[in-house]
Amino acid sequence: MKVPSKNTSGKGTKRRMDEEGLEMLGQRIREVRKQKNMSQEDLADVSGLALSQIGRMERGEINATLSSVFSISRGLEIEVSTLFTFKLKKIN
Amino acid sequence: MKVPSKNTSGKGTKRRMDEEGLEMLGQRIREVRKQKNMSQEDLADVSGLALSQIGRMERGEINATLSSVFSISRGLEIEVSTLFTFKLKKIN
DNA sequence: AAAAAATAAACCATATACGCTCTATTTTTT
DNA sequence: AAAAAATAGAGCGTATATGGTTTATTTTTT
Repeated sequence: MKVPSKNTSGKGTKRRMDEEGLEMLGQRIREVRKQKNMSQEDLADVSGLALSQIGRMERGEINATLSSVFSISRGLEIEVSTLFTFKLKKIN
Repeated sequence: MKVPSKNTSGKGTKRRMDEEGLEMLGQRIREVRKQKNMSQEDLADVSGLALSQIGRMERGEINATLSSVFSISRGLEIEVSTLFTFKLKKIN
């Protein structure tokens, strides 16, 4: 088991973003979307997500939730794993 | 393009959780973790996530962010796609 | 069966995801 | 080169993810 060790600097802090992964996923989404000749708006429609959200995800600027990824997977009619066909480096 | 069509019922509403996907991912994480003979606390340590978070994810009760998944992937030393080796049904 | 370890269950506070809307840029089509 | 379509960018409000902590319950070990 573990020794808790108190946390001085406030509660519920620190939430890091995995920039590498977010960026790679964004590229991957864009890639598949274009292969299917869809616009961001098309993807927004079929996935049920907001257009703004699609853009932010493709640009890798937000730490999206799993449900958003599942929605895109369903919208693009591909398996989820297909969106994660990239390797994360050791960094982080 | 699209015709906007106003939104009466307040702003920034509706955020659906994909229970099916979240649950399957949770099972998958638990499965791999056990294969490696790790406790939730071990995983929390190597991934840098809070123990409470590991539990919530395995139980599929929260809509976690991508970064959390990447952290787990790194912690378990497996590729991200390995965590998504399941198929989503048509529902949703 | 007792003790120890692991997992679950509640909280709270803070940061941020997401939907919406409008405007600016960039890219594509005619 | 205009016009049209697509993408980017910014801002706001509400919902919720996450870390931290404490307590309860379940599972495993001795």
